[in-house]
Amino acid sequence: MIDLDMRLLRSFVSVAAERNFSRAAERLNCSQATVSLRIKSLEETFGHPLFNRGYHLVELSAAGKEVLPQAQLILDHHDALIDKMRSGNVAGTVNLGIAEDYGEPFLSRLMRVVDSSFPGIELNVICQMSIRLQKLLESRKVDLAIVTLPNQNDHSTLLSRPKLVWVSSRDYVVDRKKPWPMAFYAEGCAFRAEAVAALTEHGHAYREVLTTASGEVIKSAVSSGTAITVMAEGTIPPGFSVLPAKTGLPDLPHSCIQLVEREDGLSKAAQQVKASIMKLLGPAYM
Amino acid sequence: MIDLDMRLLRSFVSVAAERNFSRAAERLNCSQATVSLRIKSLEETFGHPLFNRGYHLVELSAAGKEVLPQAQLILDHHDALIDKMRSGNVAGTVNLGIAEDYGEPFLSRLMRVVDSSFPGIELNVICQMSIRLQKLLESRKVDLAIVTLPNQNDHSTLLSRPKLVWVSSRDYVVDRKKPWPMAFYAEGCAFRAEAVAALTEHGHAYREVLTTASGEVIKSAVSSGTAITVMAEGTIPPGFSVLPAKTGLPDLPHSCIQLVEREDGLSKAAQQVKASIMKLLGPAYM
DNA sequence: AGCAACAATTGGGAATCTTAATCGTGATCG
DNA sequence: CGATCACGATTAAGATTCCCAATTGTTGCT
Repeated sequence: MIDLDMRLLRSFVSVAAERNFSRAAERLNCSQATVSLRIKSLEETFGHPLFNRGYHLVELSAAGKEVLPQAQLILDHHDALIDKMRSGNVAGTVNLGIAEDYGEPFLSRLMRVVDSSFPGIELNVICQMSIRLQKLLESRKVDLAIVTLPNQNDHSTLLSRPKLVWVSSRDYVVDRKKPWPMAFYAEGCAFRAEAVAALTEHGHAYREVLTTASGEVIKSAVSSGTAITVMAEGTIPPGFSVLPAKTGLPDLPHSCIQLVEREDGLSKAAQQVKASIMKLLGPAYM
Repeated sequence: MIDLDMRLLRSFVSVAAERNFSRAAERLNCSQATVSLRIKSLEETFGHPLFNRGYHLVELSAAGKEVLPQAQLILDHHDALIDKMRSGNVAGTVNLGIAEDYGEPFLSRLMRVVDSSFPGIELNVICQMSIRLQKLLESRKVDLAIVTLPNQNDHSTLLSRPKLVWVSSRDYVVDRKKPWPMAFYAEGCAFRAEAVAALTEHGHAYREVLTTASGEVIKSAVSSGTAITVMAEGTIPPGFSVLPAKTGLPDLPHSCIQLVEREDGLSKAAQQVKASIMKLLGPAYM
C-alpha cells in the first residue's frame, strides 16, 4: 500500500502551474533540489514521467495531464478538511461579486471548497460588470468582489495581471482594409475600455459590430467569424485563438484583477472566503 | 500551510473502523505506538481530539465524526489515483452481482473509485438473490458476485462474517404467546433460510406475515411494527432496532459474505474491480 | 567560446518516523 | 483485596527519510 505525502502532490501541482522547477520551489518555500527530488519520487511511484523536460521548457506529459486534475481535487479536499478543523465553525452569509467578463473556471472549485470547508457559510455569487460591483461594495450589498481595478488601495489585493489579447475564431482572417469588426461587452466593462483606448490611439478604423451584456452572445458572434473581441490571456475558451501582433492590431496592456473588500470590515465568514479565494487565485499559491 | 501524510488519515480511518488502536495497528502493519502517535499528531494539527478514549472503548468524538467521511473521501481519491497510474489503462466491461439482501452502503464508494481509477472499465451491477447469482456466475453472465455462501472454495474469498440478528421497529413488543410475525425475502434468500432453520429448531410458532422480493417492502412492514425480520448486523437502517436475546427469539448464526468469481478466469478489468472490492470490504483493509 | 538559465545529482546534517519496552489505569476474577 | 489482563500513552534510541547548499550537466543564446 502506497501513501503519498501531500507535499509531493502540492509540488507537482506547483510545477505544473509554473512550468518551471525553480519558480515552483520559491512558491513552495523550499529549494529547487527538493522539488526535483519530490517530482522524481512521484514519477517513480507512478511509473511514468510526469513532465517532458525540454531545454527551456517544462511541460506536462500525457501521464501528468491525467494526474493534474485528480491531484488538484485531492489537495482541495485535503485543504478543505484542514481549514474546517482549524478554523472552528464559522457561519454566516457572504456575498461575493465577480466581474462577468472574467473567466470563472475557478468558481466551481471555490464553491466546492467553501462548501466542504465551511458548511456554515452561505456563499452568494453575483456576476456584474466591474463598475456595478464597485457600487454594490459601497452600498455594502457585497462583501467581496473580484474586479478589474487599475489602482491598488488598502482594501484591495492583487490577484493576477493577465495580459489582454485579441481573440477570434480559428478561421477568422484579418482584413486590414476594412474597419475591424469588434464585439464588446456593454459600456462599463474594463476590458472594453482598454480595448477602445488602444484602438483609438492606434488610429485604425473599427466598428462595434456587437455590444451586449452577455458573454455567451459575444462568444457566438466571435465563433461565427464575423467579429473579434478582447479577453484576458488564459481565459480563452477552446476553439478560439489569439490574434498575433503581426496582424496589425494594437498591443493591449495587462489587466489588473483585484479582490476588493468592503471598507467597514469583513465578518469572520467573509475572511474565510477571502482566504479561500487567495488560495485558489492568489499569486503566491497554486 | 499544512500537508498531511496519507498515513495519518489512513490510521485514523482504521482506528475509527476497529474502534481499537491495537487492532488498527495490526491492520496497518505497524506497531500500536505508531498508531497512537499518528492519531496524536492528527489531533494536534486539528486542535481537537478525534476519539473519546474510555478505558475499554474508543469511540469517535464529535470532531472525529466530522472528519471521517472527508478523510475517507480523500483516501479514496488518493488510492484511485495511485491505482490508475500504476495499473496502466485497463479497459473492458465487468458485470458484478450483489446479493440484494446485503446492505450496499459501499456501492456508491465502489462505483466512484472504479470510475476515477479505471475510466476504461464499464461496471454493471446486478442485484439478485444469492442463488440466482450463482446461476449467473455459472452461465458467465456475471464475472464477480458478492453473495452469502457458507462454504469456501477456490473461486471465493471471504469478505465478512456479520452476525445475523432479529430486527424490529423501535416500538415493537414481543408477545410470546402469539406466533412470531415474520417478514422475509422470497424463498432463496440465504438469510431467510438461516432464520427458518433457527426457528424450526427452536420450536416456537411463527407465521410468515409477508414474503416479498423487495427490501423496501420488508422495511415498511417492519417499521409499521407488525412484523420482525432478519438482517446482518451492521446493515441495520436507522429507526430499527436489534431484538436482544432475552426476548426469547432463537440465536442466529454468523452469515458468510463472500466474493465469488467466475471459474474460467477473470479479465484484467475484472481483476482490478476485485481488488477494489477487497480494498473497500475485505477484512485486512479498511 | 563564453554565458545564462535551469534541472539533476550528491553528500551530509537535521528532522521525522518507528519501534520495543515500560508505564498507568481501569476491568475482571478468584 | 490483590493479581492479572487489556489497552492506550509515553519514552528513548535507532533507522529512515528529508532537505538544502553546492556542484554538475545540458541547452540555447550572444
